[in-house]
Parts: sequence; structure tokens; C-alpha cells
Amino acid sequence: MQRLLGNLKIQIPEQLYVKDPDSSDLGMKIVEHSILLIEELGFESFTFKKLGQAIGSPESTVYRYFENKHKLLLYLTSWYWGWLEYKVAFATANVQSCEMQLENSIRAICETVQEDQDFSHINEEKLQKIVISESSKAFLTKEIDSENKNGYFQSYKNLVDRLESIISGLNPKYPFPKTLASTLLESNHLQKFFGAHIPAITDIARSDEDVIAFFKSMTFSTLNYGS
Amino acid sequence: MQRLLGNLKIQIPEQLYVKDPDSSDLGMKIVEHSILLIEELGFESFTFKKLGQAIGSPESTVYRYFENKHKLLLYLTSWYWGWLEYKVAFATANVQSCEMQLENSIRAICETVQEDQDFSHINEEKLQKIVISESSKAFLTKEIDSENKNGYFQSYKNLVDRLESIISGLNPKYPFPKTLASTLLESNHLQKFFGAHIPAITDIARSDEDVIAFFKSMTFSTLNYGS
DNA sequence: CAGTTATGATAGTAATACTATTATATTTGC
DNA sequence: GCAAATATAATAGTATTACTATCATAACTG
Repeated sequence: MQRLLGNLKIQIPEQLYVKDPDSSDLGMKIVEHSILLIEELGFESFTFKKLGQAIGSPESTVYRYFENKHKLLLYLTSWYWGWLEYKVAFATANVQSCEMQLENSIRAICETVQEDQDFSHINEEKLQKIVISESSKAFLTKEIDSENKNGYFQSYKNLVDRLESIISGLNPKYPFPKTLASTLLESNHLQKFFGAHIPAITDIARSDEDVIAFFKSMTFSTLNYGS
Repeated sequence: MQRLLGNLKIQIPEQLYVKDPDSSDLGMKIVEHSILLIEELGFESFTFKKLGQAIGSPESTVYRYFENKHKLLLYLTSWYWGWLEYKVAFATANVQSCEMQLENSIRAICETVQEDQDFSHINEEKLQKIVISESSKAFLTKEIDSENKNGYFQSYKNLVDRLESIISGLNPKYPFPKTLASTLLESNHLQKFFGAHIPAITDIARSDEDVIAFFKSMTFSTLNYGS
């Protein structure tokens, strides 16, 4: 998939930041380098102090944009979900056949970002790696209920809704369209991670085609569209 | 499922502990209360200091059994996988039909532990909740490759192997038996978590029957055993 | 009963995740 | 063009975490 529209801003729930990082050069630098650093160090070893060093600012400056690193992670994952929803929308636009819509969506979900597609300051390739390894830590917390209530997961819900309607378009009687959608999204990450790090528990090698074949077969046969 | 055999010890890779917690009363108390505390506080807020307070020992004592809380989590999840493998083995023993074996396995995987089945000092109900919310944190780390090399995930692999052979028993030509197995295990947790905390992204209510219906349909249709 | 091992009691340290304060730029409105 | 507001830098400080170390005592073992 080629470059997306140049001047399109991905919406992030404003509860996730103190000050919109898109509103200043410094804010964008914070986001840009947080992606580089989290990808490099892993989320546990990533700190605002290190991020401050990377951008040449004191850590207190970072705190003026994000309350803490958990919210920064939520911000980054929300950006990714928004971006992916956009990719799915694009991949299904003007496609008549529901089957083709779903197939294209699965490809969009499973496709490994190949190189920085330069959506401004965001390195999508590294962001995708972060999402694979770290995104579940954004919701697997004791604060999940209040955070969900506060709308922190809106971007994820939007994406699931879009996938749900594509799935239901193909088989309106299928009783688990959302479950299938969220399973596709999360399992894609897990299988990619297993393929790269615990190969004994998956048949997926490193190519996207394996993952796509698995999820296509799973999805279409579950929906009784035998693949 | 009723109580398992009384004097059966679940094997845990010995790299995961400094001193076998099963070898002393204090060790078992550590494991017992770590389950209660992690379930109560969540893994992030759980500390060895709090655990020490809970058992009336200084935190240095806890360190004599476990190097750090990450390894303790690996120990607990390994115990759970070992226990689940045992449950699956039991649920499929003497069952002739491959279909029935797989169905029973799916039930065993998805069944919510109803009450403490009192496998000695382990509260399986709470341990299962921990596995649902915290187990992926045990592998989603930057140290995954060396830890995998060191055999930290052996219990998980054993379980996946067992499921794989059941799946392949039903359809020997299916190319993704391990992927399907690990997807079942992980997605079951995720969907239970979503059902309880982010209901907008799943169709699963709180009953096990929904999850079982979803995974049965997914599994059998993928294996061309149309359900 | 001596020797070993396990545990308790206590202290200490570097790093983390913040919060606070003050000074200095930079931008904006008039 | 300047005062006022705002953003950032510089620096300090604090409670907690995740350990490590030391020494005394209790318990078990041969």
C-alpha cells in the first residue's frame, strides 16, 4: 500500500494527553523519539528521563505532554489503530464483493509495515513492532475498567466496528463478528511474536503469507465461506 | 471436572526458581500468597516487600526462592500450563473419536475454574484470573529470546504439543496445528478479558458457553469438520 | 551436640516515577 | 515595540522499587 493522504490527521482521544503533541514541534519530537526508544529498549526499560535525554530536554518537559508512560503507550497504540482503520477503509473502498473486502482487510491487518511510510514524524515500521510486543500491556491493567469508561480505547473500538460490519456483510447471521474481529487483530500480533521468538508454538515462519493464509482459512471457513 | 489426583506434582522448569518452593512450608506459603496478592493488586503493583508482609517474612526471604517477580510470574504461569495440560490429558483419555477429543480439549481450555479445587496450596480460580490478565507479560519482554533459549517456556510448549497432536489427529493435513493451538489458548484469555472489561469489542458475555461456541465453530470449520 | 542450613532483622543503594520551583526564552495581543 | 502570557529549561527533591549485603538466631541433621 502506498503512501496515505498527506495532510490527514489521525484522531486520538484527548484524554490521553495533557497537551496535544501534534500542536508543537517539541510534542512531535517527543512522539517521534518515544517510538524509537520504546522499540529499542522495550516498554519496561523505557523512561521519561531517557526520552528527555534523547530529545535534549528535561524529563519534566515530557510530563507536560503526557501524564505518564502508560498514557503515552495508549496514545501510540491509538494512533496505530486509527492508522490501521484508515488502511482498512482504503483497502475496502469501492470493492463490491464482501469476500474481497474481507480478504483485503485481513491483508491490511497482517501486512508487516515494510519501511517508514513517513506519516510525518511517526515511524510506522517501528510503531508496528511496538504494537506487536507492547500494546496488550496498555489494557491488561487493574485500571482497565475506569480507563475504558473514560474512552481510552475508542480507536480500538472504531477499528473493531469497521471490521465487524465487513464480517457481517459477508455473513449477517454469524453470531460473533466482533469476537472474530478482535481475535484477528490480537492473534495476528501474537503469532508474529511467536514466529519471531517462540517458534516452537507456531507454524508461522517470518513471512506474512503464512499468517495471512492461516487467518484467511480460519475466517472464511468460520463464516461458512469455505476457503 | 472433579479434583485431580491428590499426590501429583506439576513439574516446573527448575531454572525458574532459586530454591524449589515446593520443598518447604515457607516456599509454599510464598507461592500461595503471591497468587492471592497478584490477583488482588495486579502484577505491576505487586512487590516482594508486600508479599513479605503478607507472609510475615522480610522480602530478602522471598528472594531466596525467586530471583525476581518476573520469574515468579513465569513459575506461576508454568504451573498453570502444566495443570491445564493435565486437565486436557484427562479430558481426552480413553476418548476414541478425534472430534470428541478436540471438543473436550476446547472445553478444558475455556472452562472457567469455578472454585478452589484445592490442588494443595494453589488457588486455581485466582491463578486462572492471573493467567488471563498477566500471563502474556511473562513473554512480551525484550529478554524473550534468551529466556526461551533457557527453557523458561517449556510448560507452554508441552501444552501446545499436546493440543497439536489432537488437532492433527482430526485433520493430519491441516498446515497450522500449532498456530491454531496457541491461538486457542491465547484468544480464550483475551476474549474473556474483553468480555469482562471492554465488552464493546467482543460478543462474548460472561458465560463460558459463548467462548466455547465461538472456538468450537472456529476450530472445527477451519479443520473442515463443519460444526 | 557440633555443624550446617534456613530464616529473620536490619541496612543500604541505584534507579524510577514522579512533583515542585524558579529562571529564561518565545510567542501573542494590543 | 512592548507587556503579558505561555512554553521550556534547569535543577532539586521525594517516596517507592528492586534489589544486595550482613549478621544473628533458629531449626534441622548426622
